[in-house]
Amino acid sequence: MTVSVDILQQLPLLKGLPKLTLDELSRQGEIRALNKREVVFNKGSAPSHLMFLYEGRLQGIDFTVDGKEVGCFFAEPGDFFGELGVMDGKAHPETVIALVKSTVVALPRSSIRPLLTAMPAMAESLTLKLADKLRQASTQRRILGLANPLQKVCAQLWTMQVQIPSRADSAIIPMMPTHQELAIMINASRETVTRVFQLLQSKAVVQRDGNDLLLLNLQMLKEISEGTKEGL
Amino acid sequence: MTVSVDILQQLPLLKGLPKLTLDELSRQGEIRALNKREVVFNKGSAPSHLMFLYEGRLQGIDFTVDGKEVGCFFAEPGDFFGELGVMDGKAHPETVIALVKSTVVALPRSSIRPLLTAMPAMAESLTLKLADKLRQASTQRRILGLANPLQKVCAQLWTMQVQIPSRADSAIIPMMPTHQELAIMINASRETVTRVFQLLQSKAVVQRDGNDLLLLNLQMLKEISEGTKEGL
DNA sequence: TCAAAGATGTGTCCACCGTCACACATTGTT
DNA sequence: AACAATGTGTGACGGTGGACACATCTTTGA
Repeated sequence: MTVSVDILQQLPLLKGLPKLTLDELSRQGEIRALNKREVVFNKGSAPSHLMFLYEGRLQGIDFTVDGKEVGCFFAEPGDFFGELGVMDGKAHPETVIALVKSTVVALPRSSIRPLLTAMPAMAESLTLKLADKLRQASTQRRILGLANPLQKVCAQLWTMQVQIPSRADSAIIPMMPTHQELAIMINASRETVTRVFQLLQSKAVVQRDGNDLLLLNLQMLKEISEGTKEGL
Repeated sequence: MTVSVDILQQLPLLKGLPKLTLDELSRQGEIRALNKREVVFNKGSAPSHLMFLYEGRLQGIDFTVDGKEVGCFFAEPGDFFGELGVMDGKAHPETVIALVKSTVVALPRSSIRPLLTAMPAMAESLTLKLADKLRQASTQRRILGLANPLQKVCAQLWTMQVQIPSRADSAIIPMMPTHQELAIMINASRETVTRVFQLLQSKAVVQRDGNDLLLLNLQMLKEISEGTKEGL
């Protein structure tokens, strides 16, 4: 029922808070260990805490009324989440689960909520985070509007790439999601994604490497996602 | 090159600002009249001002790389927009155009940006607005994941309904968008939307009324959007 | 070490929706 | 009133991706 101040200080959002406030939060905070696949909170539940991922990896999932999964985002260590509910007091819009064994820190809404707008530094972090999420949503919406799955997959991979210093024309996607997960993100079927991957691999555009995916030909990836590169 | 303090005070976001600050903003602000279909700012342009809609109606539009329109939101008088770019300094993610003759107020980013996080009341409004936009994006994403266009249209109409006091089982959608616009929102073709409307009208679920759309049977609308109500 | 669970690969089938084409209706402009 | 511009209605057609079924391949956990 307590989180060490030391841990709180490692969370970017809380950087620069006065010692006294940290002490207070430390007393009210909780730390929670999660096994793989365990649910952090469910869609529709009341937002009682602002959560921080301390270690591990989380995934947010949304569902349509008839139970189909749609969309999802990932959280990395240091990220906070569940902030939507904390801000507006409405139910969480998505379910969050642990992809691997993880540790999260939870601060009660009643304690943290007033600080979020009262402390300019926190307001700054928070709005930038929300702005970033909105831009991601916009990008995702654009991908969903693409005509064929080949384009969608390439556009999605493009957004997930991480630059690699050594070579300019290649990149990497660490912790590559499964075909099924990718399919959910771009609103396609698992089989279709698999087929697209077969094609991309045969053209040496991408290549699996354990948990990662190597993007061997960024140029072509971009061209395909933009609908240039005909006849494939 | 000046906006009256009187007008600024009518904008919800600026409520409660000190007289001195309002005077300052008043001097630096600009007011701009727009004709129907005129562009307020283009996607990709640098965010120089935070904008407020004073009167009229605006629409935000996004495009895929190959020029297809996707997604769009509407702004009503009193709303501010262009806040994403103002916050993170990156280019505007979408184009905003006037649907009808409109008037907007523009405050330079350099003046308003510091206030947005420094003044708790403004930070509050801003984050709530961003949170609301994120929830809308989430809802929209869910709609896009639905199986068939009939469901999509009904779900979309459901989100646009405005309660009407008189009758409980009906509602209204004022300023109903065209089939084409609706089609863009739900990622379908114009013809498909037209056909769905024919069906809904024949079943007396909806009914046109000039610029508005009457939702005669909310119950059924909901059932269809949820995939219940088979055999249609 | 070996099963069980999970992820990926591939073929077949066909409903469905996008596209095209054009008629008709409505609105706004001179 | 005449016309253009915009929005809506409808048929025909063909490609495409989703659904299903099953065969590997890989990872996980006891």
